[in-house]
Amino acid sequence: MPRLTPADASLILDHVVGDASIPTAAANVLLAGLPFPDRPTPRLLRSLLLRRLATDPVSTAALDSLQLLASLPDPDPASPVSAAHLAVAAFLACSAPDFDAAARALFARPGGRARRAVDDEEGGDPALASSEALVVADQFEAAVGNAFSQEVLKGLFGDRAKAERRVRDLLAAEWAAIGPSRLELAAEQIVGDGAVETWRAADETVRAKYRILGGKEKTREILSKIEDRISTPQVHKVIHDLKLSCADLHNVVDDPLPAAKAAADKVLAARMDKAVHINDEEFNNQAANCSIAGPSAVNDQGDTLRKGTPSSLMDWNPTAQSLLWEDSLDPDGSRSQSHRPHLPSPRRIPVSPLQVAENKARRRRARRWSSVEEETLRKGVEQFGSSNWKDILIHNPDAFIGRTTVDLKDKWRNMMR
DNA sequence: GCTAGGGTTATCG
DNA sequence: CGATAACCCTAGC
Repeated sequence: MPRLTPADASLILDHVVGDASIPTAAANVLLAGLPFPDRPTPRLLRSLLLRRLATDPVSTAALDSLQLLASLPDPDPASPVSAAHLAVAAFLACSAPDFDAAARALFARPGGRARRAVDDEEGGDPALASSEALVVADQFEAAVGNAFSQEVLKGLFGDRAKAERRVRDLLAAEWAAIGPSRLELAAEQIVGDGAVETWRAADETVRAKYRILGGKEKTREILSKIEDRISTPQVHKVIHDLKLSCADLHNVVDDPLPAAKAAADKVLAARMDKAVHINDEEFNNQAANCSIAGPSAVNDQGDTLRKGTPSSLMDWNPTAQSLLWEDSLDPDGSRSQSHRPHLPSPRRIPVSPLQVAENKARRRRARRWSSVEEETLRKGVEQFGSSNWKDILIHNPDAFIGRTTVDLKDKWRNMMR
């Protein structure tokens, strides 16, 4: 099996990892097994960050995840990412052993980490910046060295459960807004509302692929919609005009078809009479010349030759002629116009050559057995024995396509020779 | 209905 | 043209 390309792996990861109902443990197995795409989709990155946040919601790493989340394209304006980011940063400052150091590192100007993210003047991220965030950053900056302010802030932001709740709210909102995967979008184009336009723009090769993806019912439904859309008033007018011009043509020209058909029937009837007559003659000649009928007819001919009778079959019966009703070709590939001699055969005696051609099924074209078929047959015989061709066949429907139990038996016989 | 075995036909060297 | 493989026919269970 060919190895999965990074592009295909990207589609799978985008679809599966971005599905909130897939447990993170399962998503991690996929991530470990598939090549990670060079350019992951925003949906994949978003879902990875959300999964990381779910396992570790209020830490420095969570702050990283939130900042990355805010930097992804197409942010949800209603997303609580800003509030969550602030809640985590504030909790980290409040829970640190050294409030002053932590508050400075996070909120002091210039360069405090959370300050840089929420303050426009520090080049803040629009998705994280807000007037509320700026007020809180200022409060933390002012609280450095101020025990009273620190106690107030700890009361407001020092609760881990509260900070985690903020992050969880964010997770729920982001998962809800994560949108369809690339595969879902593609499926929507092929079998969803946009299907008619997609199918109409596709050539037959591409449509063949769509048929497999969409299934029989859906394909029929879409194609019928395409037909409907083609039936515009202009199309109806063209059809109407064509019918009118046909009627005009019939008025001035006699339709030659009925006369041609009658002539053909007449010729056919005459040929049938002649063929039956010839068969009767053949039968009578045989009855007179051959004492034995059956598969030994060829040998009978040999006997007649030895007895000094005419050396050619046409000599043997100078009045005999054969008609070729089947699509037989001469060895040089051209359709024979001559009357070919043929041996008297008991099968031909009582019936019309036409009936023979119609009733006898055409022999199947010989198809070589593949090594896979041979191997499957070997294993089948090993498993079921060499008298259970039906079992071997029905247990290997994929290997023995177009083979019958008799074919299996014959092939085994050949293999054992 | 299934299998075994003989017969027929096509293909290949 | 003979050998062989693939396929066909049919008796017997």
